[in-house]
Amino acid sequence: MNSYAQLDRTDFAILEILQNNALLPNKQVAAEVNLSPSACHERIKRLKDSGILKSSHAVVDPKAYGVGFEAMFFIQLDRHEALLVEEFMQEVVGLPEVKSVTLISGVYDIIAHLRVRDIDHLKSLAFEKFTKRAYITKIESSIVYDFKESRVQKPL
Amino acid sequence: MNSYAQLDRTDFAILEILQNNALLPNKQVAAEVNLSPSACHERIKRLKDSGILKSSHAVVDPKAYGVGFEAMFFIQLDRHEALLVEEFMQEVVGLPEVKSVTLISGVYDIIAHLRVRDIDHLKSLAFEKFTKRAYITKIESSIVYDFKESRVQKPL
DNA sequence: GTGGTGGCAGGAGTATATTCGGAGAAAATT
DNA sequence: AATTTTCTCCGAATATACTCCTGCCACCAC
Repeated sequence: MNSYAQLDRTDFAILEILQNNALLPNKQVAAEVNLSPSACHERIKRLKDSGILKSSHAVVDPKAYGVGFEAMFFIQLDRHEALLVEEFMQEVVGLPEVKSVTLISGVYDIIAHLRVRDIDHLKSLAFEKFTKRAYITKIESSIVYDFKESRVQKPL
Repeated sequence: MNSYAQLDRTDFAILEILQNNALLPNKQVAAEVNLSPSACHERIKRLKDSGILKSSHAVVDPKAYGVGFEAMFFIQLDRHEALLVEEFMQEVVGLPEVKSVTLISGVYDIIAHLRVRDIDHLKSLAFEKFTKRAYITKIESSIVYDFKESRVQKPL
């Protein structure tokens, strides 16, 4: 619940380790931060209970799912009602091709990051799942040549 | 190494479970896909060895790191030499504020997804870490109002 | 049929995770 | 300064999971 308990150097070290490798045995985590396994376990449990450690996810090779390349849609809407936008985003992020949806300020309203098999797939996605919606006024597509992601949050 | 061994329904079920929760004990995964723990363990090992299951990462609450909001930079470069771009992306994704960098086709060349403390932080990031570079001709900033991400790859 | 292969279940042994109680240090209170 | 409270740690005991091995069955090729 409350994310604002003060974290010390050891907590941040644990968080960094688990962001890099969620499967590292507690015993080894403990060794890396110079704690006994039980003390380390208590800290991790506390971090989970307080909501700071939210979840852990395995990453798979998209190729195993037939993903050929990634793309982005830059979308403009004609209305900006909060409810409509929220519903649209939730719906879209549920599509198997959608990796993320971002609502932003500026010329474009929404950016969708996509994973598709091929060009035909991208085309049908654009026309059948997106353009169809009345409140979308414009979609621009871009091909993703490269995507680098940092999976660990470092202190700012 | 080779990601192209054919996966059956059970493999995909395992992958989906672990993408949703990398920490689920093997025993429970096995129960969910109707396998014995040993058989399930063998499959997971095979998926790891073949490179399909790449890694697992814990997700933390950015607030614990003092993140106030997210933003995006839309960046234009004056040159597009592969080496320069690659170096730039690697350098940038190493910054603690950068969540991802995307190289795309279209008007903008690169999109950087950022996490910052506040406006001053965003400003100094833009001017000191980005604009300084000679080969960057233009940066547009957008504020991220909402970001939804799917952490499980579903069959296309 | 026969031999070979691959995936599965089950069990034994080992390693790890989890829980609990108590010790010790630091901070707060009197 | 002494006492109380709080907090975090460690170590031992228990529970649980992992790992490896064996044998079984089904499928395929010959």
